[in-house]
Amino acid sequence: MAITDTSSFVAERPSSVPARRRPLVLEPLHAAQTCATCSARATSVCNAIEDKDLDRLASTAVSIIVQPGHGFIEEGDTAEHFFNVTSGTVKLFKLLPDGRRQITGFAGIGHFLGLAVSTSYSFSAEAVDPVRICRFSRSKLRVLLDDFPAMEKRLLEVASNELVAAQEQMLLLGRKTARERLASFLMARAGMQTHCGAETKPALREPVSLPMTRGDIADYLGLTIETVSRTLTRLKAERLIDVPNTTDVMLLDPRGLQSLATGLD
Amino acid sequence: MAITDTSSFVAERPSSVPARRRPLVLEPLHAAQTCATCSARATSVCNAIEDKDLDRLASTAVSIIVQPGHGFIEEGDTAEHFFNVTSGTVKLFKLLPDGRRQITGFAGIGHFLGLAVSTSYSFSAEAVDPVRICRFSRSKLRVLLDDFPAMEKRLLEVASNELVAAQEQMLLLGRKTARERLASFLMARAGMQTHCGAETKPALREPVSLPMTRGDIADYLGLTIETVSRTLTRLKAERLIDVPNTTDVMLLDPRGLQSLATGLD
DNA sequence: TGTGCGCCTTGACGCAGATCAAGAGTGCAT
DNA sequence: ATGCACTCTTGATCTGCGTCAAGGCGCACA
Repeated sequence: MAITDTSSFVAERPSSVPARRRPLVLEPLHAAQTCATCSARATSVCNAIEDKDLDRLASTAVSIIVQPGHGFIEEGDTAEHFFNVTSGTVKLFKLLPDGRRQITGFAGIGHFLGLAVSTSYSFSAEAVDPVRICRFSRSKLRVLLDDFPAMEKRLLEVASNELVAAQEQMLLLGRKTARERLASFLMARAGMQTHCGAETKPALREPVSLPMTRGDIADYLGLTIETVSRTLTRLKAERLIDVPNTTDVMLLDPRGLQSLATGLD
Repeated sequence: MAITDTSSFVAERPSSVPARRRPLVLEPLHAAQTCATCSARATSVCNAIEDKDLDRLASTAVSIIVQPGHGFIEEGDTAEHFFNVTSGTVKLFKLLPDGRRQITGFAGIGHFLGLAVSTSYSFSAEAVDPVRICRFSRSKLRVLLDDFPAMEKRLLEVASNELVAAQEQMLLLGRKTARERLASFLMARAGMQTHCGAETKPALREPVSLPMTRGDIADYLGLTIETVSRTLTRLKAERLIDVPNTTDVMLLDPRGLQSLATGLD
């Protein structure tokens, strides 16, 4: 039940060039915490494990906090752990040698990371805002999976869903215009918030929250910072959205945004 | 052992606008054929099933031939089947309402299709050249999976690998130049041929085979036909490749292509 | 209450790749 | 062998987005 495996951590450098050296180190959490009370359980793969077996799951997990701008998965490193995001937002990305970056996804609460068959990670991961993650050793989880085939099934479901999302993103990156990309992004975020978030209300007068920077959005959508910024101001001028501040966007015309996102117009 | 489930088929229209109405219909194969002799077994998920259990697998499968330009999965249709490519090449794609197309992948021998949790397909599939596929009913396969957890594990492996490939493709679509995209494509094709094909030889004086059209390549790489063509002639002029004919490419300088593909230069 | 540092926005300009247009193979059917 | 249909190549021109540059805003820290 108690958290074990409190092995030491190496501090990761923020990916943004040698800058922003915030609090700096990952902090293993020793506080008493169980999978039973985990805020992410409802939406994560862990919901495949029944209550009575949760102790075994908890005994393989370590809870960790990562500060904004700090990475905890480095592409190419040997993959020794799986991760489960329990709060906050993580950006997943790949880099080219000259620094060009593609963010392949933003992982929020309940997201499972590290699903590679390979022995090394195929992407890097970095906290967007203060993030709490749950870490499993690969070898331990593999044993656990043999005992809980339901969890393996859940993992296949998760992987399949991510594959669908990845294909949608390929369509966006390969064939959509900048406006369509932004509209798609905003609508996807809105959908995510209503489905996974605390909110389950129908009408969303709630703003869409964008914890990541314009640079992150640009690298996710295959654009530049400037184009993201210009496109947002244009969507605002067209009364499709309002941008009260950098991190919030109100969807004034969801219908219009949706048809933009799907390539109509 | 014999093939069952020879239910009737609806002819699919080629996705290229109302043109090219070749032989037209899918042909269920009634010929005696077993999973044991399947040419794709070595590379497909089916290798998770032991010889003694192959009869059960075969009894849920139907072998089908699809002619070039004909589709057998339509995005949005209810997903009743899984497919396994046993020969030929299939293109997987998504469309925008105005006809813009993104090919999300080319599936060759051993590839497994239809891994969606959803009740409907999230992409369309169409034969590039004459294709032989093996069809499973979803419901039957699900039952079978419960009896063969090894196959479920293989599926998770496959899905994970595809996820890695999808992320690599996002990097390509979002951040690489036209030359880098073509170089990446050619190197990936070459690697695929040596790994999955009959060839296992070290040096590849063998040409890279491109069964798909320039239009398909363009829609896969997020470019236009013209840019694909121009870029290939430029790579040829730079002595990186030779293009003896439309469907073959010789890699004259694999090293150079590789560094181009990875963004060096 | 400054002032320094990220981050964001906005403008001017440039370019990679798209679009438009015109042939040049190539293969099949008659 | 002729014509048609299709794909591919090549050239000329256009343009959406990238690049370069300047300035504003908010926030942390002195």
